[in-house]
Amino acid sequence: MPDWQPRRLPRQARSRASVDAILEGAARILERDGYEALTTNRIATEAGVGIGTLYDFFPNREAIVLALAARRLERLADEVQEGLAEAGGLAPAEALELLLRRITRAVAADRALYRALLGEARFLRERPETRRALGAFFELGQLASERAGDRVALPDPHADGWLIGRMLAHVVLELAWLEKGRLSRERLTRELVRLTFRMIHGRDP
Amino acid sequence: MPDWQPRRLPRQARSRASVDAILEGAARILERDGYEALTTNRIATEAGVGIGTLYDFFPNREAIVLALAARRLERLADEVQEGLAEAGGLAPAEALELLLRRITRAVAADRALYRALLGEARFLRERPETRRALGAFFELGQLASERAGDRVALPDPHADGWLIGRMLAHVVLELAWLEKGRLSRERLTRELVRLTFRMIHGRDP
Amino acid sequence: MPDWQPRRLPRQARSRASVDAILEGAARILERDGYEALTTNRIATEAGVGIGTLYDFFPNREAIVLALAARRLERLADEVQEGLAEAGGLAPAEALELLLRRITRAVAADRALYRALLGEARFLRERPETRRALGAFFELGQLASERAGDRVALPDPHADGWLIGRMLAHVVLELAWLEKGRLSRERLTRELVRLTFRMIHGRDP
Amino acid sequence: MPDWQPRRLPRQARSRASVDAILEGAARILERDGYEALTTNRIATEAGVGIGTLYDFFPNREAIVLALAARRLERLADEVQEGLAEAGGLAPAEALELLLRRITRAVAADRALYRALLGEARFLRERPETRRALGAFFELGQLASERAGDRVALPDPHADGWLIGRMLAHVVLELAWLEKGRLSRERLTRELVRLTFRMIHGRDP
DNA sequence: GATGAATGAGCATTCATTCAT
DNA sequence: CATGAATGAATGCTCATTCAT
Repeated sequence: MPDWQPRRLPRQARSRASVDAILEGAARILERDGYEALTTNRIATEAGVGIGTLYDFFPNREAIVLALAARRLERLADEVQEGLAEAGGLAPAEALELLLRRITRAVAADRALYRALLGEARFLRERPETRRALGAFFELGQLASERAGDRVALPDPHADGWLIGRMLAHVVLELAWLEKGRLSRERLTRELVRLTFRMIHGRDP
Repeated sequence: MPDWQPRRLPRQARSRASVDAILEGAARILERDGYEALTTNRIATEAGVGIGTLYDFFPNREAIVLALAARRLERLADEVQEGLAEAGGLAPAEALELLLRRITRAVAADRALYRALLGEARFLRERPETRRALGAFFELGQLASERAGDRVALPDPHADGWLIGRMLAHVVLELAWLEKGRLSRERLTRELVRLTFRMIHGRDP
Repeated sequence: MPDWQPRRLPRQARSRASVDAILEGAARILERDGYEALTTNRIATEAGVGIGTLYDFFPNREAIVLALAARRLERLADEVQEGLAEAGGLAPAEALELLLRRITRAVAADRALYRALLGEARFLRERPETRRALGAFFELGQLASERAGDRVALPDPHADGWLIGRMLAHVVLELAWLEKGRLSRERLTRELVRLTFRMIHGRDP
Repeated sequence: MPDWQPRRLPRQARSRASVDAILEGAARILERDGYEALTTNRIATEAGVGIGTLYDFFPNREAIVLALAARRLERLADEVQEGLAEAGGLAPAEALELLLRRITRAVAADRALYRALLGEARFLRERPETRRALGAFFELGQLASERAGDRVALPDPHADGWLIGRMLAHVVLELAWLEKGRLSRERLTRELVRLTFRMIHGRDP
């Protein structure tokens, strides 16, 4: 199994700066030109470090993508956590709306990056870290359902949770990717909340 | 902008055979070894034609992938059409189930291909042809909704149709990709029908 | 196990010319600058072919060295064969001298090449083809011994044959490598014959 | 011409310890993984010193190999010296056997090292130090010959000494490298003594 | 219509060496 | 005296594409 761990842990300030420069350089390339353009030499140039330095910290190209994805997904997870805390006392529908809005906004801020990262780097989608991060959506569905304390329980919570989670994950990414068009993100998010509520409760809020 | 149109229209039987061989060879490679393995030389070898012949019909590698995707998506569209005809007299829920089953089955038959095609070939997802084909799901949602002749109309049919379509498209692909696991395709499809019905009608069937 | 077989067999005249150019280019570099300088790109340049062409015929750098060595060792083996035939009716000492002279001359003609090939390309020495070719010297010793039809048989023919073969192989390479100096190749070859005869027969010719 | 002298003479105890660590680290790597694995960074790591320290004492990689070889060959020379002293009163054949055994044993103790050092580091074989050390074998032959005080003098002592020395040097290395096989080192050494005696005296002991 | 030998820009990666600390 | 982060020239190799036959 190839080694995808970072090679050297950046302890000193100088090192941390290099790692940062590399990851942010990679992010810029992904955002600007997509996954195909992400070559190691270009990352080094963009980051303003020598190609050797890059290999001091990462054992191969994949490791860089992985580390970048980890960073961004962590940021996303934080956003969700904050949202959950904030949604504490709200009614189900409002809580759901709050969360979806937060997530959509967070993804939209890095839209080009997510598109490249999740849309093209196939190996990423197969890494446990990524699956876990996307799995947050799954729990999201379940959580909302539980919170609801609803009579009309979902008949098959496991299967339904999986389906709702997957659908939300994908559609939120699509929402974030959406170019400005006839359908405003605003409007779609509002309707998505309604549809999700319908899936969970079998009725309108 | 690069030329992505087929180069020469295959009029004669011999030509058509070559084009066929190329596309089906490409499909076999995708299914067996994924998008990364799809090199032009390998396609030519697999198809049993010279690499030069390949470039007689297609201006570049992308054009081949595009043509293959078009073929398969067309086949999928046919499946949907047939399904719609067949679903003519059925009750809304049953009609929906019939359609989703048909589509899932069709995608599953070519799962490795769809995975490679839609999961990895970025440029494909941005081609109008592909978007249109995936848009079928959008119409699917709308259609079902209209057919239902339901009182509880969707409040924002355009936005709701878009959302439902996207969610169905993605989740059906995921369903088709699903390895055998705890959640059977059977069970998930059943629940997906319920969730979709809930989204459209705001109630259980 | 890596593939060290030629990739494509050169059938057409053009191909054969390319393979020839590559091998002779590699030989020139080895002779001029040694094994370290033998990079794939330099071989291609020296041979006047594109780097891609080189990889059309050989799967990797080692395969080129191997093929070159095979060519040269084959030539050497031919020389030995001819020598053996020619030595048919001669007395043992004269036969031995004839052979050693032939071999020394043949190796000397490609001295720089042999030096690089056998002295530096470690993996070569471990290939069965090479071991077999060098083993010719082993048989040479044994053969001479048998031909002698001598009373004073070697007490441990197997061990003695091995030792004599190894010693001859190495010292003939050294002879061929020898710069012009106080000890002429002529004179050393003459004495080598005497020493070898002594080893085999325990007496002077 | 590049500088192959040590950079700084280690005068203080601390320095000497570093130089020692570097050379013995290099030896361990050669024994364990061969010449290709001997990179400067690995040597530093294995020696437990910083890469900078390594370059404080040696101007380049070659210098390290050279210094290591010098150390080991010196050790070998000592072994020969001791042997010569010890062989003082013995009969020629026994003296020769004693020496060859000593040398073979000494080389065998560091076989992996000698294999890497002499078999792969081309530049080493061209250094005067190395040639001189290997030349010991040359003197060995001459010495034995002189000691023998034999009637049947070698007709061309200079040439014969050179040849015998070269042959012994190479075959002893081969003997030391020999994997356990059908031909035991024991047996081969015994026969080598006989063959050498034959070369020198033209008769069996 | 068809072929396949040939091309070379470009890729991921290594490693001897320097130099600011 | 010692360090190790940083460097970048150089390597082996791939693959989309061309063009003479």
